Amino acid sequence: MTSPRTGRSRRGKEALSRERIVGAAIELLDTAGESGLTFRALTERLATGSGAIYWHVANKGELLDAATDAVVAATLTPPVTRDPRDGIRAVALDLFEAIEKHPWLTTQLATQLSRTPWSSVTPRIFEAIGRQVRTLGVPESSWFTTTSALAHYILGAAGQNAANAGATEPGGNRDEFLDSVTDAWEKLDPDEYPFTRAVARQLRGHDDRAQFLAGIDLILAGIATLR
Amino acid sequence: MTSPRTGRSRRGKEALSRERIVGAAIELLDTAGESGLTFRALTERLATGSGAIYWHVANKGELLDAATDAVVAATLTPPVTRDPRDGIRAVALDLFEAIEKHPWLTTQLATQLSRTPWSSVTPRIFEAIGRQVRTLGVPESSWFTTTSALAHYILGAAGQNAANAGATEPGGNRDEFLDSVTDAWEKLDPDEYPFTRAVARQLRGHDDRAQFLAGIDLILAGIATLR
DNA sequence: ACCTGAACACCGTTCAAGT
DNA sequence: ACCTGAACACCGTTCAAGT
Repeated sequence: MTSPRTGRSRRGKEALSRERIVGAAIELLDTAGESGLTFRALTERLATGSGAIYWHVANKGELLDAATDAVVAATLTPPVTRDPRDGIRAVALDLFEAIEKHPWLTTQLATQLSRTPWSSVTPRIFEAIGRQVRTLGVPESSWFTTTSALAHYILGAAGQNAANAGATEPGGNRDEFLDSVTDAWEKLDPDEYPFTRAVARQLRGHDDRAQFLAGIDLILAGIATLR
Repeated sequence: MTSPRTGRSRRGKEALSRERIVGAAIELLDTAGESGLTFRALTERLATGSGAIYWHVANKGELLDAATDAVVAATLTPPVTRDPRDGIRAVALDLFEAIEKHPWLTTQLATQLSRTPWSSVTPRIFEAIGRQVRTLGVPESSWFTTTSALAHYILGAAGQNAANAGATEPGGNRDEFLDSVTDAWEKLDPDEYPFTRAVARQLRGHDDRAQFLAGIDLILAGIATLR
C-alpha cells in the first residue's frame, strides 16, 4: 500500500532521469551560457539534491559531453539529396545553425575534438561528412585528409560566426556591429597589419552564410583536383 | 636611506611585473595543464600575494589572453621563403609545433576566435597567413574566405593532433596508441558508422605531420582554382 | 534503487591595511 | 605606487542518512 515502485513518479514529481538532467542542462546552457550551468542551478531547476544528479551522471564533464552529443545527434540527420556536394553543404549548414542556436557548442566541440579518447560526437560528425566524401568519388587514401579539412573548417568558421551574431547587442543591428569590428581592424598598425587592414573592408556588410558556404566551396574545389 | 625606489628590487626579490606573471602562468600551463593555473599556485611560484597579481592583471581571463598572445607572437616570425605556398606551410607548421608544445593553446585559441571583440592574437594569425595568400595572387574578393579556411583548418587539425600526441602514455609508444584508437573505431556499429570504420584503417601508423600538410595542400589546390 | 542535503576542499576576486 | 593576506561568495564533489 505504499507508493508504486514503477519509478515513474515520486511524490507527484516527475522521476529524475539522465534524459531530464541532460535536457535541463541544455536549457541552462542556452539561457545562461556556459558559466550558467552549475549543479546548484541544476538542482533548483529539477527540484532535487546534488546527490541525485550524481546518481545518474558521473560528473560535470560527462554531463557536458552528453548535452553536446544530444544536440549534435538531433542535428545531424541524413541529408536527402542526390549531389554529394549539396549533401556536404547541407551538413555544414545544419552544424552552422546548431552552433548559432547553441553558442556553447563551439568550446565544447573544440575540446571534444582535441581530447582522447574521442567521445561519441567525433565519429558522428566524421560519419556525416565522410559519407558524402566517399560518394563524391574521392580516392580512399584521401578520405581522412578530406573529411578532416571539412570538419575543422565547418566547426571553426561556424563558431567564429556565432560569436559575431552573439555580440550583436539586442538593441543595435548587425551592420553596426560589423562596422565597429571593421573600424577596430582598420586602426591596427599599417606597418604590422597591412593585410588585415585591407581585408577589414570586406567585412563591412558581408553575408555570413554566403561567406561560410564560399569556404566550403573552396575546399570542394580542392577536393575536385584529387580525382 | 630607505630602500631604493627604482622599482627593480624589493627586499632582494625580483620585482613583480606583468611579464614575470605571464611567464609563470605559461610555465604552470605547460607543466600542470589548464586546471593547474590557479592564483594560489601562481602566488606560491612568485612568492607573493594574490592582490599583487591583481595589481598587474585585471583577472584570470586577461592573464590567459596574455599568455596566449605571448606564445603566438613568439611563434609567428615572418617566413623566409620565395614561394608563398611554402610560406603558408611554414606558418602552419610553426603553429602546429606551438600547439604540440603548449596543448592548452587549443582551447584558448578556439575561444579567442569565437569571441568578440577579437583579441590581439586573431589579427596576428590572420596577418601571417593572409600575407602569403595575397602574394599567392588570390583575387582580393576571396582574401577573407581563403585566409579563414586556412586558419580554421590549421588550428583545428593541430589541436586534434596535439591531443593524440598527448594521449600517448609515457611508457607506451605512439603506434600502440593509434592502434587502440583504431580498434575503438572499428568496434562502432557497422550500419551506423560504415565510413568511420573504413577510415579507421588509415589511422594505423599514419604520419601526423604528413597528414597535416596534406590537408594544407588540399586547400591550396582549391585556392589555385580561384585564379 | 534512488534521493536528500549538509559538509569539504578548492577556486577567483576583493579590500583594508601596510610600505 | 605597489604589495600583503585574510575574508567572501561560489563552485564541484562526497557521503552518511533516509525512503
